[in-house]
Amino acid sequence: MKTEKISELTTNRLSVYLRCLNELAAAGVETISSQAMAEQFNLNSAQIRKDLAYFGEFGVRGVGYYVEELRQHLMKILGLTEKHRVAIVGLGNLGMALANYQGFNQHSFNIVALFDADPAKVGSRVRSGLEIQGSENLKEIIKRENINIVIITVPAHAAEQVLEQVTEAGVRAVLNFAPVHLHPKPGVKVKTVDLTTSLESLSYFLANPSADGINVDYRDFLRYEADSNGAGR
Amino acid sequence: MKTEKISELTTNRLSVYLRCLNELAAAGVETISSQAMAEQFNLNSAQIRKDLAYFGEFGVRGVGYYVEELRQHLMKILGLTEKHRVAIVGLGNLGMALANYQGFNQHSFNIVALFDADPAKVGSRVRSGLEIQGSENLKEIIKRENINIVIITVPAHAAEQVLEQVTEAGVRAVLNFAPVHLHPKPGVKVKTVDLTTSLESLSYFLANPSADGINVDYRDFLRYEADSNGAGR
DNA sequence: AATTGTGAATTCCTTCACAGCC
DNA sequence: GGCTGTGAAGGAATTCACAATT
Repeated sequence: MKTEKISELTTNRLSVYLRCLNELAAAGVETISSQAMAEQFNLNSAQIRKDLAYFGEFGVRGVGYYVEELRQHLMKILGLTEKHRVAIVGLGNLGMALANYQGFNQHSFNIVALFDADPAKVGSRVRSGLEIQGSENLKEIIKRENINIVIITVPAHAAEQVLEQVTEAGVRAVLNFAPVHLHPKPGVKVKTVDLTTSLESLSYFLANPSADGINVDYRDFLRYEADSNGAGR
Repeated sequence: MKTEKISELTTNRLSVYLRCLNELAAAGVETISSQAMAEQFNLNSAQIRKDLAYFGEFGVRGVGYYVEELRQHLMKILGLTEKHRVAIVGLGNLGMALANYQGFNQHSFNIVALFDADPAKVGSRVRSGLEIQGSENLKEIIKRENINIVIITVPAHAAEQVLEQVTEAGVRAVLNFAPVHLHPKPGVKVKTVDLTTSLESLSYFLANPSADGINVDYRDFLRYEADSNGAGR
């Protein structure tokens, strides 16, 4: 285990490897080579080996990686053996959809609180039965409920203020859907998912078909993901 | 105007610059320097100048960039002067939210068709009045309606097949929310938004606070300090 | 024989630094 | 004086290529 700085490009890929291993494990596959995994994602096999080697020597020469063993390692490395308590702030279309979404890793990420500033929404419940709370008590509820990840789905103009409040409440990880660049304090990590930018970037490639890079693959996604995080470093 | 390859990192930033310019224009600001813009996004001013310089000499030395003029250029470069006709495939929570979302650039991106394979959903309408159609006629409707961007919000196992169908229908730009690596044909651009990966990457950060920065980067602290005492800019 | 782990080479991206212009 | 545009330098991420290991 080295003490080198791990880039976000790497952590994003680790998450993708983990998903792949989950599928392999479910299919009963016992070992996998970096080459075989690389082919699935149009990645270079050396990159996979390097990503993994940051954290230990998990492979066996001549064999590859034991699927279940590597899966456990990645879960540990990514902090997925801990349950994360997640709050969503802003229950518009997107916030509602995420509140009802079954797609997250249910074991690791539990949505345990919902907030909205609109009094008309406060008190109503989403499908899971969770009740929408007013934003007045955001800070104390976040503290009391030990929430450590906040998803921001408020309008752009309100996002920075929400970030400030949840930061004061001790939250250090934020997934931001507001189309705005946030300014996190040191030690606070913001990842922004910006749908407008994604669409506009697609638009660019439609408008410039001659441009290279038109045949993209997962690498571009991973790179974008890393790049679009606010700051915190 | 150069013929160099424009990276997706650059096109993503162009979209961010455009958003910034929209705000400046709305605020009545007439010119902006690369330095002033850079401060808003924690970017290097040379990077902004370089990104813009790929497409022309838009600035004026000693002055900066004329906001409205640069805004028009960026709209043109990003292909936003054309209206894009967008379809959403998969009207689950997320697809529904996006169908009702007002946040996209309404002038450039029009959602004009919705598809779902579930017969129970076919025929119902979203808030805008648009009707959900069955997936049987996906290809012909996409052609007939001249749809050029497709948003995929189906479950992971169905996404690749949707990509194939819309590719056959002539679509060359896809925004994919399914947590899976897709394999687009050459000339087809796929951007994937992967919420699980985003969350897991945040989880890594929480599990390894020393890795990504608490007090590691002093410059970051200084930057924050400078920002938070109303002095700068 | 197969496959890892990794230094070296390469490619790509960002930042510096300054000439050139307003 | 202030700011752009850009070649050069620097830094980061990726890929190559091979010795080491099972």
